Amino acid sequence: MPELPEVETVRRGLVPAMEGRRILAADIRRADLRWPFPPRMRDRLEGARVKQLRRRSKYILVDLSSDETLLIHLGMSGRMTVSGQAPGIFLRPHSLPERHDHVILDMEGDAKVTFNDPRRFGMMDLVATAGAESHRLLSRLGPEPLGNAFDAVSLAELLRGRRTPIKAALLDQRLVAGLGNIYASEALHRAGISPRRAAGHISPRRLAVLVAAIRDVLAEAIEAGGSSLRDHRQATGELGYFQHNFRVYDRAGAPCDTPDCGTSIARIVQSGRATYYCPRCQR
DNA sequence: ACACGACCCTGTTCGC
DNA sequence: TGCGAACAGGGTCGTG
Repeated sequence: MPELPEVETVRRGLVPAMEGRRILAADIRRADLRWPFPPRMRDRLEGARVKQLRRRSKYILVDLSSDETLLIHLGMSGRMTVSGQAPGIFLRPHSLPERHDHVILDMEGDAKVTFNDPRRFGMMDLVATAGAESHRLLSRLGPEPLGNAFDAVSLAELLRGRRTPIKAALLDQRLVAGLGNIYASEALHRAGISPRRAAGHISPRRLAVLVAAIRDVLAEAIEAGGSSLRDHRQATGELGYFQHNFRVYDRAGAPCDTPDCGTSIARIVQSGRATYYCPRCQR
């Protein structure tokens, strides 16, 4: 499900219920998701106070007073939602655990945080906060696309000589961290670049446009609470609404919205994943 | 180093 | 209507 905007939306929604509060109880309802949970996860969570919620790429990092960090990835179908009470927001009331509720955190202040993930491609791990960035899943990630380290010059350096299509390159988390299948297609349409173009054959000028397009589309999507297709919910349970602003994703056969274009949006498959683009606007 | 396919798992949608 | 195939926003790993 969740690309950077959805994960950031979830992180923001969890802040009122979690930051500054202790985890009173951790109900670990199975032994693994994609990978086994870390040893004694329940004991290591219970009693710890949440200091801060951070995000890196599509990962949520929960820094604890125990100097450990709970690392969370939502995979394709993961949700984290809050029930009960938290200051300033309306939440659904507590209910009995439902199918695929794998981890439930009882927070100080009568909020519960539930991790639900039908496909179980998500993950959770506990690591020392001091070394969290060097976790094997984080250490090779490229720059944050909304941060200062992401720019056209360094992107050009990474793409130089690459013959893979630019769409596939944008999904490579070592080049830029946090884009997924939706926003890769959307950013390329905004930049007027064909998803089929060889990554190493894009001019510096056009790469600058692409960098700006990536930043814009991600920022707008965060503002809209992410995109809700099937699984995504904000932590409050609300839907995101950026899917109404898609220009190409899942719009095969519909007319391109670019003024005076109207060309039928195409769907192709690259590296086994659907890509949507306008054959006229994107070259 | 790079590029591609298989795989992990369940739920929903599509085509016959 | 029923049923199997295809597909879905994630990432890792092994192969060539």
